[in-house]
Amino acid sequence: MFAAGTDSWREYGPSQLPEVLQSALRVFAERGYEGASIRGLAAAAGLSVPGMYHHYRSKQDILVNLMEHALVDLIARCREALASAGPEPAARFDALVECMVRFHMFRRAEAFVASTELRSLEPGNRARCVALRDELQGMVADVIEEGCAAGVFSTPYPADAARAVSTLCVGVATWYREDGPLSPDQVVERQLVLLRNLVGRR
Amino acid sequence: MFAAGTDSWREYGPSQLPEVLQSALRVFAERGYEGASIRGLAAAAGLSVPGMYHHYRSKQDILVNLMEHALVDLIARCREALASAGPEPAARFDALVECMVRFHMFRRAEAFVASTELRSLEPGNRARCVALRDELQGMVADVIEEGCAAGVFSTPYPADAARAVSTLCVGVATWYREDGPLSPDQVVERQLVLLRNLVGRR
Amino acid sequence: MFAAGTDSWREYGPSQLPEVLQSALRVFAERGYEGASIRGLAAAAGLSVPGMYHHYRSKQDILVNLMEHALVDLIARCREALASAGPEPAARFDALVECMVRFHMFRRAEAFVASTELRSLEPGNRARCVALRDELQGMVADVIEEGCAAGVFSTPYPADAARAVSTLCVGVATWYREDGPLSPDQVVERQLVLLRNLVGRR
Amino acid sequence: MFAAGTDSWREYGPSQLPEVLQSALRVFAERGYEGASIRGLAAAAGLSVPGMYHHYRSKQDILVNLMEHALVDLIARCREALASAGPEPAARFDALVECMVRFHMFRRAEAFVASTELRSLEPGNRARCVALRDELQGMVADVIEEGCAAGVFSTPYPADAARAVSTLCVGVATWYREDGPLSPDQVVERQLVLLRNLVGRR
DNA sequence: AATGAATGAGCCTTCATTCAT
DNA sequence: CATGAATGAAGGCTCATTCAT
Repeated sequence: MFAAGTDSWREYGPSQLPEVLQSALRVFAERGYEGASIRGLAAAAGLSVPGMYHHYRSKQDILVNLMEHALVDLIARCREALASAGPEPAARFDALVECMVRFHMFRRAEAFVASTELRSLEPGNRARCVALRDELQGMVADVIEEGCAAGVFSTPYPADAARAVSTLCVGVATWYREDGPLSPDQVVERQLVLLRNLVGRR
Repeated sequence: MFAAGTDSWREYGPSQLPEVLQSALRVFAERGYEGASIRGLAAAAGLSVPGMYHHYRSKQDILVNLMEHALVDLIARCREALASAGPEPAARFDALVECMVRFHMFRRAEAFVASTELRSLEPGNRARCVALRDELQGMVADVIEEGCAAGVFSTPYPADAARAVSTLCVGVATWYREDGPLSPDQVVERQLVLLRNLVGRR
Repeated sequence: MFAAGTDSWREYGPSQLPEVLQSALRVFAERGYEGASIRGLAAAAGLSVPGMYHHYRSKQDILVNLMEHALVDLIARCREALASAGPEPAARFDALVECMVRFHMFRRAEAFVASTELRSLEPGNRARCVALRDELQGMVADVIEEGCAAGVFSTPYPADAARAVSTLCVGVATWYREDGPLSPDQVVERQLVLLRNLVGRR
Repeated sequence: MFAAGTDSWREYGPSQLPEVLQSALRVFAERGYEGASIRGLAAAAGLSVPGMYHHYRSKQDILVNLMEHALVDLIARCREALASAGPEPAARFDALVECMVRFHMFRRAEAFVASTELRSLEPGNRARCVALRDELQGMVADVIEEGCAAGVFSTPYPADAARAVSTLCVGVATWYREDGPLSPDQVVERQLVLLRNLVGRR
């Protein structure tokens, strides 16, 4: 049912993020960037305020690090997922969806903040992160178009379908709870079923 | 193609919001609740700061008014849409989706703020708004379940499908632009196609 | 001995400065601009910190107001002094010196801060204040050149003499004390004697 | 025209200051003591922050070293200048003025900071530096009084003249530029002319 | 002497809010 | 409703300084 091949994109050990960023992530996820204060971030990190500035030049800098880390990690995993999926559009689609869904469950806070706080980035930083996000959306769009071209997907609106697929994968971060009723594998399965339908998989 | 019957739920004149709320809406949509200051809201409204407090007891109060107005309006429209759609689950689904999509295009800022700033509400206010939102999601879930029961929708995961439908309708507020390439009717049409597929409409 | 004519340039009632600026003046004179904190300025003014910001947009703004007030007042008095002195270069020189010396005694703190904190001004503000200062120096230079041209001053270096005259008048603010051994009139008299010599008055 | 005798007080090789103090000097001259940060001083010195504390116990310590070095050097030079000038008051005056003017040109930053930042010294340090400064002013005052006693200076206000002479010598540091229109010798010459006049040299 | 990590205190400024007029 | 004055609390950030390595 899942894509075959190398599986490192499916593995989620403990976060690689520096501890300061991990705690910042929790705070940003809970209160939003504007709602978080450096004092709060420092307290969450067990640091003093200047201690935070020793590690990061500004509050914005913390957010940027967080967001780029998340996006870069997700993109890398998606690439691996596609690579391991082989050439069949259906398998590629499944791998991509599975990869994104897993990421949005296992890196929930990263993913949530990355999708929520784009607006809080200063123009230059935003541009860089938007470019990364667009890269991701491009991967989804490409896979769907391949599928349509190959006749395995039948949706008449591949571009809109691609946006919907992205939206729903990202949305997982909004509602998924580790202690919820569904196992991660079940969530993946259900999203796959819904999204295959959405693109009109035959 | 669209649901028949009384059509007031399809009509969007200029916003009924008091002007103060309209300008507040713009500010909240642009900078977020935390990122907006009373001074900024007052300036946007062409009022003095105490003038704002003459109308609303607090910044929170402004947000609450905005959000309740949006949710109440949306719920009312959805009810009308369902009422005008008659008993057929397929027609009811289409009406509900169309109604939500239209709302998220024509009341974009309201809808965006309402979905974005739930977290900025104080507990009591949040509870009330969450209840309203749940009511909406309940309408979607009900319609989908009716459809499944009647055999017109085939998705094995009606609850997940309902969440997906909500998510995608809400998502329209994120990307729709008045001056974009698609007319509102086209957007409705496309969302309908995608979402009918998603629920496995036969 | 003193220049004749209208004498308003010689009169120094209590400072016309708003009280907030008066207290800021004391603090700046004592600790310098960088050494003064908004908290200190507010305390000296009997205000809260935001109270200061109600009156002035920034710490810099306070300094600018102070400096421009001082320079404008001094220039106006110097003009009056020259006007009341008539056409004789010697009388004009005496009037100008007397005026500047008096100002640097009776508006000691203003004058001191104005000459000391030019460097603390942001570029735009500095430019404006430097222009005012240059205007003053121009008046001194003009009077000395007139005197040289008329043969009443004999210094071979009128430009350097003008700078020296300015420097010494400004310097009065550095050492003069209200409770010192010399009366203001005595100070004026002595500076006149020294400076007439300096320019080689015949 | 210049005083005769041993000339080491006229010679200015590269500064003898330790490099750390030289760079600190530049920073203090540019931004003032309060406006300078240890980080800035360290950066200017090419040192790390703890590296600064290896050399000096505090920011204040740096300033004290700088100021004492400057004052001690200047006093020593003035003594030499007087010694080399012989017994004639006129020659002694000229030597002293020349010495001070040269110092304020060739050790511009030292002299500027020493005269500007007295106020930034803690009480004990200030007392020591003020004593040094007073020693200098005493030398000027003595020379002028000698001259008056000997009948070569005619000013009726020798004490005020002494202050003026000091002020104008110190002032040189304010306006002199290495790349200005006047050579150091020309500056000395002009100051001598002005100051001889000021004291009423016959 | 450098590097890296840390901090209490304090910086300038803005916040939401109030009240008298 | 506006204006003007005010404020406690908090905002992001930097300060001089220290210590372990």
